[in-house]
Amino acid sequence: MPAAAQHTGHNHPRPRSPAVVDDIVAQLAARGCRDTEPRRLVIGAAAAQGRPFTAEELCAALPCVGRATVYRGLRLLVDAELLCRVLLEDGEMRYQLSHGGHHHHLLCVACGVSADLDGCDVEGLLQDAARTAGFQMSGHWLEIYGRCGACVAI
Amino acid sequence: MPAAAQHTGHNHPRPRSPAVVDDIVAQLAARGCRDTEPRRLVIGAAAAQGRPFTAEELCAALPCVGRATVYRGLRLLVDAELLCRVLLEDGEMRYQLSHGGHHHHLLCVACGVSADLDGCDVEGLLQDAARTAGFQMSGHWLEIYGRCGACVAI
DNA sequence: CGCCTTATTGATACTTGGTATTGAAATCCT
DNA sequence: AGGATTTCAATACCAAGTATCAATAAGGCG
Repeated sequence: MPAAAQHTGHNHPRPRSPAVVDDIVAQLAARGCRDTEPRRLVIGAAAAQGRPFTAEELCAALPCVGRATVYRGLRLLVDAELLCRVLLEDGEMRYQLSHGGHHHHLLCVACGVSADLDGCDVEGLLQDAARTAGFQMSGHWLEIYGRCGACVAI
Repeated sequence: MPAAAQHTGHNHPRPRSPAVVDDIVAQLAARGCRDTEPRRLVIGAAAAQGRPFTAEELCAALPCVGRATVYRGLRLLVDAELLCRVLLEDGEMRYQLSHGGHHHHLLCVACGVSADLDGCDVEGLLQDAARTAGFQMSGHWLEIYGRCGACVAI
């Protein structure tokens, strides 16, 4: 069986990739983007990453897809807010599939995994602090670094 | 009067650049770094920027200093924690001279100026939110975007 | 004060990450 | 099925940053 056997039919065997890919392809279609094989491969590979990844990593994981196609696919996903950028502590920028909506990342410095943090009202606090400084806040960027539960246990 | 008249004597005329440069050079000297003319030029140019800048902008502002020297100088300052990285909303990374110590930036999306925000206890809030998610926080990165007082007034 | 060790410089070549171009192929609509 | 249009892939290209290395300059020490 070839490595990239992405059967599009039933969704029994693997609840992961295929369903997610179909979903994202559908959302892109709603934006007028076509459903193509290379694009599905890019999305599938992005979904298969267990942690934030770089564009080059995806290129390496998809030797059968052109570099430019990978980059275009990622940009498309970022524009559609289905892929979010993740800033590592050393300034490196990576990507991570997202369910959309504003949220922050809990980035494990040990294993590299990213978890989403929602239900945190930093907004309000920052809003107040900024206003006190005579600043009208319109947005922010926040990443949190540390050790995830699994890595703390070790 | 030539543009780069950096008299090192009295500190009456311009309280800005020269004193700052001397101070930084002294701090670098404490780390075993030599006091050289190109390095002073890099520091002076960095201090003269009114807003976060890129390495290339400094290179352009210092045609008499080699590219590599500018990059080396910036890295030195970052290592000494005298220069901090500033992340713009679109993901671009810039630099900004810093007084050291942990702080966050209020970045004006209109004029590009950066102000420091201190006296804000996001730390505690984030610490709690992270702990609730079973995460042991060790650090964070936060940038705040909006309009500075001057730009709001306009 | 001048020599000697060593850090530093700058020109250039190189690496890396990402974008523009362009002919060819695939997709969707009817 | 036909045909306009998107999308693809290969390549060339560009920008940002780093490595190399001979020449130079700082600063310590006799």
